Amino acid sequence: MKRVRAASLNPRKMPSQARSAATVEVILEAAIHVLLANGFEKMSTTRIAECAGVSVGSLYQYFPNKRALLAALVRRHVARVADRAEQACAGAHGATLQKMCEAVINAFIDAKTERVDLSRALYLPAALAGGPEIVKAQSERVGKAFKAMLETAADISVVQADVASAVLLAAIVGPVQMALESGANAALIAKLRVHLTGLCVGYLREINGYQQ
Amino acid sequence: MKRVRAASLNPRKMPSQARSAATVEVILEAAIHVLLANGFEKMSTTRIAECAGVSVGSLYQYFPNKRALLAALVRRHVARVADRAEQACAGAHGATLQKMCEAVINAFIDAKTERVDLSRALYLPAALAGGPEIVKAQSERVGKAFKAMLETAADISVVQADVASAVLLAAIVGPVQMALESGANAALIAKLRVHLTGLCVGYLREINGYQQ
DNA sequence: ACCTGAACACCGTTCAAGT
DNA sequence: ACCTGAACACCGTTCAAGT
Repeated sequence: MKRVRAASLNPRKMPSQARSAATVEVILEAAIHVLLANGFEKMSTTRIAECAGVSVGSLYQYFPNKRALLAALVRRHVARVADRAEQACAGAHGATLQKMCEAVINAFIDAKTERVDLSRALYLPAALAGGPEIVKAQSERVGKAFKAMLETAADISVVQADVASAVLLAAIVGPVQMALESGANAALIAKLRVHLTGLCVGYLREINGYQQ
Repeated sequence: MKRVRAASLNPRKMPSQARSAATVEVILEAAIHVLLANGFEKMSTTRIAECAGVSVGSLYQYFPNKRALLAALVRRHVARVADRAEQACAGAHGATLQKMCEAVINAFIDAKTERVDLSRALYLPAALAGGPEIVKAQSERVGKAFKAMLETAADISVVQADVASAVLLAAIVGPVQMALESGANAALIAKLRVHLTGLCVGYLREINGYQQ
């Protein structure tokens, strides 16, 4: 069970803040390891601490409770996905609506499928650790980037861009999660890219009265 | 904590199957009561049994484990919502695409908002008790009804109706859940109805190349 | 000053003992 | 035949005792 980092190579002394950050990192990695290896039911704080090579007491020095630990795990993952989506938005300024939607959808699906096992395994931790709030926080960030992108669209001027991006982001998560749960094979993912792009494009055109 | 049914009015004798069904019902109602009153964290099997007026041992005669109990709770709720959506599909045969989407979206939102507190409270139990599978099972049922409805549309002939309905159903859940979490005030719900209808109509037109 | 891990309260589940 | 609830293993969390 132990999966302690080789300690001998670490600097003998370290600023305590950096040491803390390193320990937090070790604990989070251990948590992921336990989650993937033993499943959520067996993911106890004791086991995580053991796997990280620290005592339970120490673990509770870095995280006030288990929920906080799970939340940190989920936040990291969601933030990574949100980063990619944000970059995609930034990169598609000035493009057509179709290209914009393709870019964002593809970035999102790519980020999610890059670590399918983790994306799937984090489903329960996310639910337990207030996932909706975490997702909401990151969604707002992506929502802004999405809105800013839409406003530069070459072939459409989107009204209600903020509501629209919030609805779209919430709508996209479900189908992607569904695909991940049911195996995430290449054919399914390819079809999903097309359909979710269609969902975005169609919706945005619809609420704008389909201006040419 | 006890919330035992008044037993004196019940028939002295009852066919054992019916008695079982009644006990299951009492336990499920108790579970809902505990969930709403004490929250998910405090929703222990002991407390549920106590509230239902049976022993823990008895509870485990009716449900093999806690997950199964939660699953039964979630299944009942999801089935109720699915019923409404199915009826809406049946009632909108032959209508325009716009009317169809309106009918289904409204039925879904109505069913969910009718018991906002329960819909919100069941979020965690659903996650823990294999919600995705339960939802998937019911979605397939609604998906068929949705597909059958679409094929009678007056103003469009939808291609890939089965994929489309699966994507749409998965897409709708997210935004609705989001609205429920953030208070579900009337103005927000009204806006949601319009936008989700737009999402359905726009998507279905888009993947059909917007045939007039 | 910081870490440790036995101890505590409580959980899900079982099963010997009752009726 | 069926119900009961003490007992068991394990969980999240704490804090007196160590270094």
